[in-house]
Parts: sequence; C-alpha cells; structure tokens
Amino acid sequence: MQRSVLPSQLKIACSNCNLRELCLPVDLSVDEMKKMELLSHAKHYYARGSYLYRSGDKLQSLYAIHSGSFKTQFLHEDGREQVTGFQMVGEIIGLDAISTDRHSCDAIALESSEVCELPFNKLEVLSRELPSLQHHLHKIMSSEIVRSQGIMLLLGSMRAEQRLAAFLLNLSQRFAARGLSPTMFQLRMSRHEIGSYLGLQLETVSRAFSHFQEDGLISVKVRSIEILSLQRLQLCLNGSP
Amino acid sequence: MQRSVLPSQLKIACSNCNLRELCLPVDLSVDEMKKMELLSHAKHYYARGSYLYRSGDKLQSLYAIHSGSFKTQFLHEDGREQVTGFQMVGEIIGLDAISTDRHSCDAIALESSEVCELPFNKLEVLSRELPSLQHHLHKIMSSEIVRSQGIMLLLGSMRAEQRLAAFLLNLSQRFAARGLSPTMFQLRMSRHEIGSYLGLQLETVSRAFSHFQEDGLISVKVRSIEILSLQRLQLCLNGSP
DNA sequence: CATGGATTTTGACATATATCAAACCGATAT
DNA sequence: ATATCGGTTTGATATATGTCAAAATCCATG
Repeated sequence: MQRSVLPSQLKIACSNCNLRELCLPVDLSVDEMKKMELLSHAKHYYARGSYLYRSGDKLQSLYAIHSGSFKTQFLHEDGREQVTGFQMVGEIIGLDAISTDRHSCDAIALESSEVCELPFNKLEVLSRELPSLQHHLHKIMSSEIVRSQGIMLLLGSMRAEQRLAAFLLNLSQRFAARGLSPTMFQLRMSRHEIGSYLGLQLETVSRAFSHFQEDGLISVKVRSIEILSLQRLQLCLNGSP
Repeated sequence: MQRSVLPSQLKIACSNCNLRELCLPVDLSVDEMKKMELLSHAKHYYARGSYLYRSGDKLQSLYAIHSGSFKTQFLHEDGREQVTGFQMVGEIIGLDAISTDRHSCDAIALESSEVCELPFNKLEVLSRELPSLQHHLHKIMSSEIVRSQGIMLLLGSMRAEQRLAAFLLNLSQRFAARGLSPTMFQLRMSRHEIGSYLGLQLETVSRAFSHFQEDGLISVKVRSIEILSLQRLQLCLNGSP
C-alpha cells in the first residue's frame, strides 16, 4: 500500500476521494480499509465567502479540506470578532463542536473550496473498531490544542513584527508540507483578517509587511509574497532587532 | 447509581478514588463499571512548585486533578514563557502530549495537590469498549479547543481591564461549579503568572486590581478576592467604560 | 518577635500600537 | 477608457500598556 507523503495530521478517513492519498489514514489492512468505507463522506463545494458552518449549528460532521482554504472566526456578543485560524488543504475543521454538540465558531471559505464531510457519529463508531483511526483522531485534536498554545504565546508576548514573521513562517512550512513553494505564495486572506488573527489592526499589519520589504526580508505585492530570507525572518521571530 | 452534580467536563474515569463522584463517567452500567476498573489510576501527591510533567516528557498518562491546582506553561527557545492555563479540581491535564507523544508544555503545582494518573494507552483501549467514555474524552479535548478560542479572543482584542474581568469571572464560575463561593476566593497564582496568562505585565495586572477596587467592583487584599458585583464586572468585560 | 527576601503596589516616563484620515491601487462594471 | 468600490498603504497623532524605580507589604524563618 502506498504511503502518503503528507504529515500525519493531514491524513484522515477519506477513502473514496479522488486525491486518495491525501487524507487516507496510515497503516490500514485491506480488512480495515473496507470498514473505512462505511464512512459515507460526501464531497461538497463552497464558494468564496460561503459558510461551511456557523456558530450555534449542531454538530453533524467534521470536514477534511480537499481543496481551497477556510478561516474560522469566533464571535463575541458585543460584536468583537477574532479569527482563530486559517485552514488549508488536508486539514480537519469542526473539532470545536464536539464539546457542546454545537459549533462555537464560524467557518468561511476564503476561496472556492471543496470539503469531504465526515459524519461525526460514524467517525466515533468506526474509531472504536480501528485503533489507528482512533489514535489519529486523538492526535488531530491534540495538535489543535498545541497549535492554540502557540497562538497564545504569540498573542501574549510577541511584538507586531514577530507575530507577522511567525505567521509567514507558519504558512511557509505548511505550503512546503504540501509540496508547494515555501517562499513564494499567494495570501488568501485580507490584511484585516490577518490582523484579527494576530491581534493587530490592519494598518499595523500593512506597516509590518512594508518594513519587512524595506529590510529585504520579503518581497510583497499586496497578496503575493516572496520570502527572500527564511533565516532572517526566523531571526526576526526570535526577537532580534 | 448516584449522579455527579459537577459539569460533565469534570467527570472522568477514576472509579476507585475517594472522591468517587468527582471524576466518574456518566451513565455506566455495572458491567461497564467493572471494565472501568482496568484503569489502574494511582493517586500522586505534588508539592507546591513541583512539576507534574515537563515539556519534552514522553506521554504516559493524562491526569485528573483531585485536589489543589496547577498551571501549564509553554516555553519558547528564546526564554519567553506563556502561562497557557490554570487547572483546578476535576480538570484533566496532559492532553497536549497526544499530538507528538511528548508534552509540549510544563505543568506545575500551584499548591499542594493530588492527581489521579490515567495511563493513556489504557484509556484508549477502554474508550474503544465504552462509547460513553470515548465520547466523554472527545468532549474534554474539544472543550480545551474551545477554551483556547476564548483566550485568543481575550488576548487578541481585549483591553487590560477586560482581560482581568474575564479572568475573575471565569474563576468565579469554576468555583461555583464546584460548590464553592463564586464571590470570595483565594488566588493561587502570583501577579506575574496572571500577567503571563493574560498577556500583560504584572504591574498592569496590579493596577487593574487596584482600579477595580477603587470602583467598588471587587475587594482585593493581595491574593484574597471578593467580588462585590458580578454584574458590573460582566459589564466591564463587555467593554463599558 | 524581629529579619530578610519575595511579592505587590504605586509613580514617572517611554514607546509600540491604535486611531483617524487621506491617498493609492487593482479589479470590476459602465 | 472611465468610474466605482473594496482593499491597501502611508502619515500624523493619541493612548494604553510597558519599563524602570522605589516604597510598601507579606510571609517564612531564625
């Protein structure tokens, strides 16, 4: 059986998708593969700006992003909003809803996107029969917890430019993990959305981009990014002036 | 069978602990209860300041806090540190380690504390046999994800006093859920630790406490807190001047 | 009860980022 | 090609919080 080249977070039950290798769980026997197919995972299309789910929606499924990308945002009663993450191909979205059986945030497509729907009750049934699936699901949830810790560190103790450096380096790594260029890519989100994610105003984000460009760390033309020195960007993240 | 009065997050496999009702999973049959006892969950004591686990330690167990309280902190290479949470009786700690099989943060006792050790591999085996345990575990992990979203909102978009109000109201609710006073309690953490958690300097935390006291929202004497008006504190959290 | 070290409070001042405002740019429609 | 609109960049200024410092208080220990 062919092994996926993607990091383990990216692999999940999705056996009859076209991109078979994309989200297949590792190390399953033929017998286990068959069970896997009990997961009727429909593929759905979402246009840019459309909601995959909304805060308050009942938990039906988790979603594996098949193409495109999403943002998740958390809304406070007082109108305050916070982007809590940007998700791309191969990532799983919807884990927040297991807690209360209802989604705690909105998920919105940043571009034309496709998702594999993974009905959560079936996922639980199946993961009782397939230990590797069970463990994989636990890992995905735990990874999300660890990711959050990193964001807390960023929001709680980094300066604006460090935050932006962290953001760009994170994107770079995730593109690289997908076989895309780690240094040249298109941003799918606005300055406002980046600001919301990083706890900054959009003007501050824009200024930080400009400053990085002046310093020769990156080349930026609105949403086209080229990282000129990953190393120096890393230094910036670590707080060197 | 007696039902626990605690919120569901607090209940988890811990059938032979003294405080039997504290962390027992809901709705198990006698048969299921027996299986539960396969979880050999030893109880351990931790003195104030001692480590329950350290970043990099291999995942062995999750821990249910039986008495006392802990902080978790995330350390960056450059020495930067961020308190990512304060955990109290009945809460589960250690979920971060499932992702990579190693803990991503330190857990340190804030006072003399006892924990129930829940060996993680046994927990996985058992949760394949007990759907209610399985779902409960999923809920606990998802709750931690939702909690993180709340902290991101706080760190990303709230002012110092709003953050402190959110912190105090959160403690208040958690004490109330344990049958303790929601308005009078002792802080177990220093101003520095609160600041690290809230993304503020300790001086700013201290000033915010003083200001709340001047305004008659709370009465504070170092670590003894009395909330004089939950309602007005809530208003402050929502951003009214 | 007295001493010393850690923690907390308070003050004065510095600064990073927010806010407000205007100009600029690129895409889409007329 | 021109106008329009959202998004972005840049500038000037305000402000919340950080930083540095000193005083006050608390707590553990002899």
